[in-house]
Amino acid sequence: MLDKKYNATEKEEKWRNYWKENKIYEFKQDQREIFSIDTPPPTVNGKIHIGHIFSYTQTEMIARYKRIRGYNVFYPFGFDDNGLPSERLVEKEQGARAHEIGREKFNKLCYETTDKYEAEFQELFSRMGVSTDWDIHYKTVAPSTIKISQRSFLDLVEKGHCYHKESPALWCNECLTSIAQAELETKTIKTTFNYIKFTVKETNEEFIIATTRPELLPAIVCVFVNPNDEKNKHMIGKTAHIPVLELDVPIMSDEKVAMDKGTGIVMCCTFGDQTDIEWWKKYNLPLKYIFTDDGRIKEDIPTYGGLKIKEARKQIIEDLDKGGYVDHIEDLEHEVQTHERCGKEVEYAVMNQWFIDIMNHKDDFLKIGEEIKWHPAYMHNRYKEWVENILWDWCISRQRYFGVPFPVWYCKDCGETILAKAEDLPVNPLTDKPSIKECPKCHCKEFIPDKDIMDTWATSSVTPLINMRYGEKENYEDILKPMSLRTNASEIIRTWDFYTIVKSFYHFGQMPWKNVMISGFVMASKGEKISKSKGNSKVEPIELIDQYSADAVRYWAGTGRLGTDIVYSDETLLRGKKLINKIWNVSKFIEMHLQDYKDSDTIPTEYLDKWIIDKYQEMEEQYLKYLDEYEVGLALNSLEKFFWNFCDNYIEIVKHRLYRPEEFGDGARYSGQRTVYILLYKLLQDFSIFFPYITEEIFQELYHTNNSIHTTTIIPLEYNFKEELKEADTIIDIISQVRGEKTNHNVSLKTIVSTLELETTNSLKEALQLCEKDFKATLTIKDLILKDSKENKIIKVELEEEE
RNA sequence: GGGCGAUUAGCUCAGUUGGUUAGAGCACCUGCCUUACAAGCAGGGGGUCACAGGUUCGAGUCCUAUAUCGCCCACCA
Repeated sequence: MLDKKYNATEKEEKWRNYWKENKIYEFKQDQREIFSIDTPPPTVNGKIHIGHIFSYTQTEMIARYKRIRGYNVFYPFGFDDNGLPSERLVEKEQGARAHEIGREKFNKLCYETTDKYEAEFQELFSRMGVSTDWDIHYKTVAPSTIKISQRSFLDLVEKGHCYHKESPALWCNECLTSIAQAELETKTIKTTFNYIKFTVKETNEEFIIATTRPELLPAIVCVFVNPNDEKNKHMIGKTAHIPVLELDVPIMSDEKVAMDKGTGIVMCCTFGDQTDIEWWKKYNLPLKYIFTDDGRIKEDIPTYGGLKIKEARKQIIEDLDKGGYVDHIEDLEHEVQTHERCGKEVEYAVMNQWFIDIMNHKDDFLKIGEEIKWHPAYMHNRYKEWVENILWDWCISRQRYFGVPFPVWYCKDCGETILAKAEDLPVNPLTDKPSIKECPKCHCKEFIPDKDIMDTWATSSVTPLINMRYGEKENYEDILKPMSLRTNASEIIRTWDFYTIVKSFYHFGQMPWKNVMISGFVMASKGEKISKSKGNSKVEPIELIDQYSADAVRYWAGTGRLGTDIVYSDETLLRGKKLINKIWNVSKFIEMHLQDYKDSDTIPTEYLDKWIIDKYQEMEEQYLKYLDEYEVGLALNSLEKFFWNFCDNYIEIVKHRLYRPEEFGDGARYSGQRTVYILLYKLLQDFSIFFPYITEEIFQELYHTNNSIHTTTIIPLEYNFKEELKEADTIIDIISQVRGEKTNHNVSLKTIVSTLELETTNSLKEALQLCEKDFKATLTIKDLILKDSKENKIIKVELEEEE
């Protein structure tokens, strides 16, 4: 028998262990069709917050849904412990920078720290009831993963989609690494717009250039004006003289110069921004690179060498001002590109790096974007817009320590690139040697290892390859090309989704997955996103589970529409808790009345039994439709609505029959038993994707089975009662109105109705005769008088006086 | 500045091809200890559907403009 009260903490632990011991979620290949899910490996950088719980749980519900619809679900979990986030975590915990700790010791600390957090993550996700097969989980820095990342890299190099080149790259002088366009974050800062006086050397004419970055004056390589600029075009072809630094540079023209910005005259430096790089390439301008890697002016620059960038800015302004070269200074608020990991403004550096070709295949990436089904559909626009506007190839070199190394050496003499052999992977060029003894070009016997590691996304973008064990002897390549579903939030469409598509296209010429499901964000309150920097995530997932139960937290995570932000709310959790409690109580009630129930395939005979079954079938159709569209929240909404109707209306009706067979007859009672037996079974299955714990407890107890509910399959009901039920809703409405009458008279609902007089149509009269006993018992009616009419109407409700 | 989305009751949210009187939970008010459940049951009050126009017999729903919020991008002259 079910306990009087449901103890969530105890039962959830019990079933978690049961699922684990009985390998309920184990992936084994069999006859069933496979549904595979590529779920985001969470970044191991400290804490799982409520936002993770929200999106992972929604994905998890889809896994459960597909499983209970009869699919063989392939749902592995991963941890992204690779790269900068892990390094930052270790640096924070150690209170020291990576280079101070030393490469070897630092890497060891990274492994230890990420292991520690991953164990915590796994515990938390397990408690949430995540039905992944933990035996196939992966880490992005495990040797097996490194092997696959390196194999992917070598394949791309071989196919000519990945190249090594000296090129300007975005550089973070805080993290001391190059970064990708996708890692940028814009920030609004206050700065000054400095109007500086230059002169035309040939004519001594004065002109003004406005700049926010005067420290770049030593890096100036030319000055541009628009060829259509009537005011300034006479200067084209002459020479500009830069004050204080006493440099001369040519004045050139380019259409891209905006005549209405600043003074319409632009200085081109190597490099201040992207346009500088474009012009540098387009006009073959000289390179004057003036910054050091750690954000200072190079020593060989006179006067300003050694200063930090911002110090130099101040100093140059002072010096210009002294010479009378500053026309005026305006305050300005503008947006700058910063590195999303540390928030510092980025610079450009010129160095040898590995790039993956993006620009030559944009059309292919767009085409794949069209082929994939996005849920919700409008999320496709995000992808499309990003791909259309991307300007650079993808730089995957990072000058960091913890991550996937490039399986590459360079010949010491001629610089020839030596790639590792596929069979030698995984390779660490710092400790391993190339398989060849000498350079095939110059016969030099010394090699320099590539010290860089790969961009985090270079590794994350191979999650489908990790899942299919790409290139391994035993693999799932045939069943996971493509995978069924990728899930993530909208902010990483441009990184994770895009780069995964890039890789899949280059390796296999096809989409990595058929569907993408995009979840919304969790807001702290309306219009305020939860973010680590704000520290406004008021609630800890583990505390919520303790307080409300995992099933209730899942209820919260399962509400709302796909792709739509939701606000964290205690009320929603409480609502979930009440719903769960109601499921428990009604199950207890049903259990009580099924003690003597013998199963059969009889069709329920009673009118109102047919009514509730029909209502269920209507709901089930919706429920399945929503879940087929990945709309978890809408499915839950329909289910919940039906369930309360089932409890508050149907159970109130059927209870009399169940309690008093002597009055209603065994046949009528059996029809009721059969109805609740069928519907509770169905409801438990439907609820099981949201509430895996309590449904398991009730299912195994009530249906006397040792099988998990999570291994059953939903088979839609195929009764067809609709034609018989035309007046059923009217009857339920009358019941509701008569109850209302009782309440309005401030009496208990069990108060006897001495007379109920109704005007009825023939059709309602017939229907009422079919369920007369139920109807009278539900409302405790002594005398029911029906009068023929063309309309249905309540004429009189007479209540018996209470003692 | 551009793209996408949101704006519905005091709060959190539904409202899927335009169609009676706009729904739910929480909160509030009134009853009811009813042989599953008081964490419940039956009722009630509360909404110019952000704002302004338009299309239509009919608009929360479609179109245009505005405002606010969120995500993404552009903007260092």
